[in-house]
Amino acid sequence: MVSIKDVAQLAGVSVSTVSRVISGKIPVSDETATRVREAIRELDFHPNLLAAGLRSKSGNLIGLIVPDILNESFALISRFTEENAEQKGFTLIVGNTNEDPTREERFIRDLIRRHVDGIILLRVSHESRAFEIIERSKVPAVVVDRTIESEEAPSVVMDNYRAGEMVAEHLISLGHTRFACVTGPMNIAIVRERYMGFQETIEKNGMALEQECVIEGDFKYESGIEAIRRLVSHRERFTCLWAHNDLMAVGAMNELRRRKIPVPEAVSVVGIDNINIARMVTPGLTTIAQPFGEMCQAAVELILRMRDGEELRGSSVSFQPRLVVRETTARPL
Amino acid sequence: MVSIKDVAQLAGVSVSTVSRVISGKIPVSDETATRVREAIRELDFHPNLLAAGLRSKSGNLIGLIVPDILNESFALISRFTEENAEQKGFTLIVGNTNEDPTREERFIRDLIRRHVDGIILLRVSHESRAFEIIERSKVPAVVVDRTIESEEAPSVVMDNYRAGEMVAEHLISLGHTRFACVTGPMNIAIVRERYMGFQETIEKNGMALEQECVIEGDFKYESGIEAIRRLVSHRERFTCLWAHNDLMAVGAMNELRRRKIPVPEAVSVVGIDNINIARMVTPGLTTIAQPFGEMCQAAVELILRMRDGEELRGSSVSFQPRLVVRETTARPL
DNA sequence: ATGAAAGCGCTAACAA
DNA sequence: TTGTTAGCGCTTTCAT
Repeated sequence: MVSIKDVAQLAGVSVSTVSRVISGKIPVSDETATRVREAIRELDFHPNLLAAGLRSKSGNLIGLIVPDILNESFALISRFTEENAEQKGFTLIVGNTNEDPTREERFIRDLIRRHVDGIILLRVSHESRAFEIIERSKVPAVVVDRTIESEEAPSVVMDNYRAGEMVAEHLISLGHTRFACVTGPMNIAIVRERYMGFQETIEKNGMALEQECVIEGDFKYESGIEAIRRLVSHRERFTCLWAHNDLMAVGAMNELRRRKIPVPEAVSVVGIDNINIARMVTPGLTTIAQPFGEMCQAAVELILRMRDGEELRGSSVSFQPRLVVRETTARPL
Repeated sequence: MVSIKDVAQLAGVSVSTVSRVISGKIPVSDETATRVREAIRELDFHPNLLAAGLRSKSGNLIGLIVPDILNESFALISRFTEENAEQKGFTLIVGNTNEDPTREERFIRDLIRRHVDGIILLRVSHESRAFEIIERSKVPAVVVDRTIESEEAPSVVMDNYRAGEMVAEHLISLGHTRFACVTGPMNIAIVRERYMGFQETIEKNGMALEQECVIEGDFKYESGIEAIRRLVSHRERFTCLWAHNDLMAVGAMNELRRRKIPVPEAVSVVGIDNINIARMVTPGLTTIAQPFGEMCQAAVELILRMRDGEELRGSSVSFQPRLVVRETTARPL
């Protein structure tokens, strides 16, 4: 392995000069800089990141903790985050916890042991011990897709209340009067916000979201199926349904079809996420798209600002949802 | 940050003794070992991985290079690989290239600069410069999901010829005689093998796979749609179709439905991959499942064996496909 | 079985 | 602007 010493020797300078040329932050005469760069090129030198990180206390690393990489939304977020991190010169390590707190802790500890420059946490639960560990290490942390309810870290979210509003407005504008909803787990703040936006908009328009028509799901495909089973077997009357993600929406659609209840003729269905499946099912699913690209960019920028000493805890960046109308929503019969 | 020095001091031993206790590979008296472990626990000490890696030349790291993390199969592979790596005490870094050779090179280089212990490459193209770089660095490398055609690295694959055979056998056993196929890009070896297994089995049974009924796709959803458009507009006659992945199979199903051609009554459809969408579409997609869990385990084990000095280039580990019968295959009318 | 000491490859403080 | 030097926190000889 060629080291900075070899470069210094070939260029006829000291190792610190080479280091200065590489970092670009300390003035070096044009002439020597050129000679050094020449030597770097010639030897195909790439600085050892372990040595650099050990000394500078920066691993050139950003960590992303996700609950489930098989979830397409999280895969998308990890892709966007990586692209933003790389653009700023950082490598991204993605830790897939599978919702296991032990794994979560292990990942965070591993990152700290590699001198990570910042950690982005995706939708961590409020029971998570993550912040205790992070706090002690003084590593900057940002939470994405979880509404801030504490002073632990700055957060980046979509305006989930507004998403609920938009769905309700869309359905109301089509003439619907009987609403149903499959929510995510109600102990998650963003779920409650989605629900509130939906419900309050319906009420603001002089109608009601009947409690019997609200089913708590778990974001999984099967829970969309189960929701329809319960709604239908209880003979609830509804002409439209909002599921708190696309997976449950597709589950609901399939169960409706199985029961010969046509979508959207008898029941309109709306999801949220705009994953690929949404355009692959027939009819195409009307849904809410989250601006993940901007959210990930914001998250990386927050990390970097914190690293530079800014105190950002308690702050929160919010982005607007976007309604994607496809074929599962129509006027009620 | 607490360091090995603090532990040594508290336990009343030298740093080398602490290091020995941690590694567990060098004999230490039970008594001192206990004292050291006590101190480690008390101080909540976690060794700095940059320092350890710099000295020992092992970053405790395995790298995985994937073409597209949004592809559910690759997300699954990254999850399995991570689980196997962690079980062996390694952290996994996933590099998502988006099929961009520049990004691929950047990731590999970054891994090497972190003293990576091995690199697993997923379905790299034969034009890739990856191996040149890896070769020079002497880092163990394994290729997954690409048939070996060179002596660059050992490979782990599913038996793709057998997959083609299994699909053909299934369709033939149902009584089909007119076959169609949407392949992946023919410059990929595994695609040609799938095709050969399919075609030769059909011929072995006294029938033919007409060239007009074979469409080259690109593994994307849209290319399944396009394949049906071409087959139907050319008035090809076929009662069943095999797509070289589930995404194209679903695209084909949707286009068939749009044209009022019932699946499986008029046309049976088979995919390959067994991604989640396969069970979410209606009717459920019959497909081939790849044993990703075992494949990832094999890949990690190969990496570790190479690291321990075994020469494995040219070798190849192969796994058997599994047919998952759902509702898109039936007897022809 | 244990300790002392060198050194992995870099950065940063200090000197010139 | 440049060079010299210390040292980041570990592992690994080499002694004992």
